[in-house]
Amino acid sequence: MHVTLRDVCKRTGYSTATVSRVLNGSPLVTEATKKRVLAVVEELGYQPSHTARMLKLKRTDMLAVVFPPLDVGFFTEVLRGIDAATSEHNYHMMTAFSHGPEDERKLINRVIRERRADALILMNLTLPESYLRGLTRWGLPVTLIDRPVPRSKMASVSLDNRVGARAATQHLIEHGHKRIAFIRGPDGTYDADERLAAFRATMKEHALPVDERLIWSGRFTEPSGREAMSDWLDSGNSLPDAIFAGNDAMAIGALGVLRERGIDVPRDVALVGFDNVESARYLGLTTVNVPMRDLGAKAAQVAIDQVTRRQAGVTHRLPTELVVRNSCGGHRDPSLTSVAPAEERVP
Amino acid sequence: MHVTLRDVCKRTGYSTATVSRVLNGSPLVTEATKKRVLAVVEELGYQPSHTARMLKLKRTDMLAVVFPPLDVGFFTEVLRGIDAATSEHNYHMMTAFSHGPEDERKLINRVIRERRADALILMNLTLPESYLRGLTRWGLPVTLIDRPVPRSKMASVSLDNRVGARAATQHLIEHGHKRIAFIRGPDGTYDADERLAAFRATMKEHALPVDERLIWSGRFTEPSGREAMSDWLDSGNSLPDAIFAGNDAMAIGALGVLRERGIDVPRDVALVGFDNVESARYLGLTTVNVPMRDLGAKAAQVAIDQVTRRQAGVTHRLPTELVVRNSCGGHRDPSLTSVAPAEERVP
DNA sequence: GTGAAAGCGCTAACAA
DNA sequence: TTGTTAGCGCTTTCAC
Repeated sequence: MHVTLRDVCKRTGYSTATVSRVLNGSPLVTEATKKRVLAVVEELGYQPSHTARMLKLKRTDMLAVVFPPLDVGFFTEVLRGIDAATSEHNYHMMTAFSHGPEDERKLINRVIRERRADALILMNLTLPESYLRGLTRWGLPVTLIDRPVPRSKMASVSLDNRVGARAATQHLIEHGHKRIAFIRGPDGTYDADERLAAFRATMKEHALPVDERLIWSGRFTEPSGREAMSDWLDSGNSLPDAIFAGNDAMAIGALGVLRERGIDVPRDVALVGFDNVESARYLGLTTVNVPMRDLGAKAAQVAIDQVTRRQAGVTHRLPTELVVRNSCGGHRDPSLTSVAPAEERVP
Repeated sequence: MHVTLRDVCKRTGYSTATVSRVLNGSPLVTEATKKRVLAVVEELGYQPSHTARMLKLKRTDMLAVVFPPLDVGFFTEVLRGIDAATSEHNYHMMTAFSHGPEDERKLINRVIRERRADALILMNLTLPESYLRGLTRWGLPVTLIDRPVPRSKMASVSLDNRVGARAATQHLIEHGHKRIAFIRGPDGTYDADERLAAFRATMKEHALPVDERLIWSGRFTEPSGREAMSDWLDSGNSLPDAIFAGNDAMAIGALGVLRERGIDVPRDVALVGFDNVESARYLGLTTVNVPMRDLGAKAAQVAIDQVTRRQAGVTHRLPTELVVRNSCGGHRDPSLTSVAPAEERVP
């Protein structure tokens, strides 16, 4: 079971009042008692129950935010997916954006220790697998979006990166490209690794060599795509036949550099991305579609199942598929050059 | 004060157990008692406290979602802003997307009646002002994003639409455009009304007539922008000198139609939007910047102030400003035609 | 300075 | 079928 105020009392010999005072920084306690209590709190790993405080204090320390159904974007899509599934089951979602890895752990810890939620959904984090594995021991069901953790209680909803990356690579090869560069995502990221691995495998299948100098590193961000591209060009290297960017953001970054230097896509070099973000459509970027909303919906579904049906460790893998536009040459469908219509998203 | 289970007991004469049973749909109660209890529940407007149930049931019915700092999009930006402010004050946010107006009320009601949050932030809703005014009587502080409600306790963080729309119109006029079309947002929407009003005013200032047939209606969505544009062209009307779309989504919709028909922007017609969404950058769309993240941060700040400092009805108006790209002709800065770099967003 | 005890609003085991 | 009662884990008077 988990540690309560009473446990701290028993261990210290103090009353709930005193312990509570220490915890709330009341000036009415001796420095000595304070020390003693805090030590035990630390020792026991005690964390006040947010729920109980809420009941007592008649506060929630929570803001509810209601949004209308409009707009897009990767996270918005995932959020919508989660939202759809949660509301269907009368659950609610509490959202937090981490501002970096340190922050990430702090956020997760708070949710877990204060028992603010029944389950935790984590997305595309930079946290090491060892840390993630440690999370399960708190008894809070964890669902990972974008990364399965083998042989653990954690559920996951990830992508079939291999199929998509394979299709993209093959597409490039079929268009006659042989010398293909790959902009990879951050080291150790599941998606980044998978995509690169599939790229290598597919090249091999077609008996094409992979020039290691053509494996450029990036961070899944647009600027990192720019950097990779301009670094290559600045070093006086010759353009490859094609570039496969690990995600659309980096593809867009590279595209920016190419355009600035008067290099035409797809005439001078072919380009494919991954994700199928909204802007990819406007830019006519051939890419691999990622079912963002489904990713969210499935994750929520799985998370709720973990809570209500106590089923753990379910692993889902969602399909990805190539979306051919016109950044790889070949059939230049004129309707693709223009801004294609989007589906309506309003009630 | 607010109604509790005990109040229902007193009024009906039943015990807490019985009332609780009725509320939880237990089969162990007579149809008659059930009727009686439910009637009083209705009469008193009783709603169980989510917090109390949480404490008792050791559940929260809530999912926490942690996101890494990546990606953009209007809502994501606003969310990030809210998130930044909430986490700074040790608050948390619970997010919900409404799936239309009916849903909107249901969501809001739940948050209020179940006291799941200390404050409510509402964004750009389609709800009538009368309903919004009614919300304040529950005692839950409400902060509106995008629409001030005069003479009410509601706080608001909205945009200076007038300044932005004025600048955009002026920009168009300065480029020699006289016959300017305006694609308006949904009827009765604050932003839509303000932008149109400023457009009219600015035209008047410059002694330019506004052709009412050139005020096209839209719904702030891309497809509605497409419709407006193609309806006009299909009717055999001549192209105006310029088009001012009430937001970027509609501008992008219109742009799609124009491109498909071989009409060049800005050569054949100028175009400006409003919002400065990400894709506007890629498309070289001149638009009006909206400080999305600030909108969220300010709203959260205000909401928290309402809770902690009990200050009500604060009204903030955030500035908007013209972002000149190349969809209006004039100085065609080559760096604008290409994909401009974005700021890095990763830790 | 510290403790005993009374709740916050609800659910559920146990009695009646 | 309904009522009594004991908590859930915490904060906070009010005594000592």
